[in-house]
Amino acid sequence: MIGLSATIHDVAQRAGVSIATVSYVLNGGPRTVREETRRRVLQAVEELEYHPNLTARRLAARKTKAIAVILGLSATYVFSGPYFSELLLGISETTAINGYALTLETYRSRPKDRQSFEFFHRVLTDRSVDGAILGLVETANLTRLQAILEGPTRDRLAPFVVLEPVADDSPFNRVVTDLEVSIRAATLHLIRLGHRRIGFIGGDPTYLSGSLRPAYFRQAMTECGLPVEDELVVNVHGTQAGGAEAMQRLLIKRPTAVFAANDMLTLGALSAIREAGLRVPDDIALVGFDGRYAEHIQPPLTAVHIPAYDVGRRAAEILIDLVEGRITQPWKETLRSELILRESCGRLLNRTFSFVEGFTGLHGTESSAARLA
Amino acid sequence: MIGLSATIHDVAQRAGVSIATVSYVLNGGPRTVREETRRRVLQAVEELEYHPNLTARRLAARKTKAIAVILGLSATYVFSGPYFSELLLGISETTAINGYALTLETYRSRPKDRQSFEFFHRVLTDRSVDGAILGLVETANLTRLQAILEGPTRDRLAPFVVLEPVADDSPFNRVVTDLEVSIRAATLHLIRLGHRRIGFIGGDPTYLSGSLRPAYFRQAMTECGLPVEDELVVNVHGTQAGGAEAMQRLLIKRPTAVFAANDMLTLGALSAIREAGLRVPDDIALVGFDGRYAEHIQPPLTAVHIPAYDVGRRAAEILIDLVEGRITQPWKETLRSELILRESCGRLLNRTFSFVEGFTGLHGTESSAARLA
DNA sequence: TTGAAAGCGATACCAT
DNA sequence: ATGGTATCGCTTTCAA
Repeated sequence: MIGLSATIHDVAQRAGVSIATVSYVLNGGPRTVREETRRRVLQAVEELEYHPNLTARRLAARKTKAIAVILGLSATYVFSGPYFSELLLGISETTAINGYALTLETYRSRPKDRQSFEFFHRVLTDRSVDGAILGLVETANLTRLQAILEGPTRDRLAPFVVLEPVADDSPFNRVVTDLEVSIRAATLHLIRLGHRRIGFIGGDPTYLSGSLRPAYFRQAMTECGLPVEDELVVNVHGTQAGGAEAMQRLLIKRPTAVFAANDMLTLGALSAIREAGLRVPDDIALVGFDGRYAEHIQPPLTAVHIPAYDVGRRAAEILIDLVEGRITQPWKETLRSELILRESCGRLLNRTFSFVEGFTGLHGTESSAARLA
Repeated sequence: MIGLSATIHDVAQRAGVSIATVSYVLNGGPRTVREETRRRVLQAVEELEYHPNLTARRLAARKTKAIAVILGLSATYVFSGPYFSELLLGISETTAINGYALTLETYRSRPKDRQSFEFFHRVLTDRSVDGAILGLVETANLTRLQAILEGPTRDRLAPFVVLEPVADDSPFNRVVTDLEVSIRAATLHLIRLGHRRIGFIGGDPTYLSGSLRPAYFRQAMTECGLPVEDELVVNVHGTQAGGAEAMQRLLIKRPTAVFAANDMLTLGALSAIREAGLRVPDDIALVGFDGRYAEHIQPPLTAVHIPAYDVGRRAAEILIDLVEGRITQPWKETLRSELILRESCGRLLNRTFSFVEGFTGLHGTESSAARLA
């Protein structure tokens, strides 16, 4: 229980002014206050150890100066890898710089819980924040959100930025990375090293990224005139356990290389390979997604690096710009990812391979790879 | 900008009742409402797509159903390791289960920012949350907080739980782990393996844990009758960079083993050893603190494991109990840590070594170690 | 069983 | 330059 503390009335009384004056002094405007009065008010504030009630302030001001991060998967999943920590870091530094509070809403998909759509929807409508960043939104929920955005009650929803790879012509504000490019590059890298039977471990396809990443992979293979064996493309729960399970299945078919579509899947795949008594890259090549550990594990992993910090930072910046009316919806942004070559594909390279303009396919890869060799 | 949405008045009008009735229906009490009336209200809610304004509700109810996590070091540091992700996971699942919102406050120590004490103090006084969990509090700030807790304005501060190893007779609510025990065990483990010149890398001594961990180490050495060379005990910024720097310094003195006092320090120490062209454990033994990666890196690390998830969970549970008046301050809790034996000390063990009652020092270690061999 | 109205603690408009 | 007061959207007491 919090005890009684001074209110704006107490301060006003002690300083012998009205509460309006106190408010103006404390907010530095919009009205200007005589210096002498100002000092009396500030002294009263000091003596009473007055701290404005943020809730009252939010109600009166009709804005909260807070944003929410809403993650649609259970927190257990969300925090299991370094990706979301970095994302959160980018978001939290940005909100701090701009004077916004940050609330964290994670959805637990236990039986007794609300439907996940209600979960998103509540945060977007209860006015506890000025806007939100939505991550890990199932495609079905994106569809429902889109329907609202295209309907008449659109602006009863707080503005929000999604971190899912929604279409360019959708009504969402969006921040993503160019995984189409880097997944293609990684695939071409494997092909160039001589691999033809390549396995792909994708995440949960109820999410857009779960369905798009394998598609990007297939596309790259097809582009090079290589067939894709359906049994070599698997989708599992995007966790370490999922990655291990998927790899066990793949090992039966014995591809010469495997590509895992996120950081935790990669770790899981690696441990399954080890448990099967195989070695990377001698027995099987592995390309993954990169967490901060990629260079510490054995062997150092060739992996796609997602600039999670920047994704978070930009999402927050865009959201705040939206909230404060500096930009208008829908706003789309795509950041660059990169493939970092280490040792898990049988090469001893450790260089960064950036996707600059002009890199468009096998041809580009060949020259880049040549440059690295 | 959020558009106009229905308020409780709109609902009341449409249902032909007073706002009080609407409120009681929505909150399921404390007053009971006739079933027929209830249904009319719920229908109006449905038709108007009414969502209560959380800010107004908080102001009127004089409680926010929200708690804050306040971390006293810059977010960059905080999220650089897996420790705080897990901590946050434990906290967020607990708040979700109990219907509390979670806000995340991270202090950025840039020149223009508030003093860090003001930062803590503001959150504890602005009534935006019902309580807070404080981590990474500098000892100087703990002292100032303690002064308030022991003074007359104590209950103008929201209740809070600290994650620092404050004394048992201090007025704080506290959740920590028994690092005195596990640091001792790790030290004894090294001694038992024959090491005598052991280095210790501690973190920033402006934090209690930065000063206590080296002290626990020294104590364990002394207990075994071993001298501690002062140059072998160093304190650095508790990051990966700090760990590397410390290890470089230590390598000049060439201890046969090194103990690093947190997860990031451990990684940094490891990379410095590598860069010096040395190998673990052949050239130098390493004991560290354990992140989720400890088993994936090479060699798998013998390390102290802190149950970060449980620390977070218990801190949140205790805080909520405090807020809801089920327990009274000060409340202290100490969770168990454990030493996990892997390969970085020159053994091929990979067993868990729990600190159960009866384990009290070298004698216990000897029998346990014997059991493991 | 329900309504009217008094807060909650601020912001900001309308006066003077 | 300042005071008075309506208002924000709820919860809850007091009456009926």
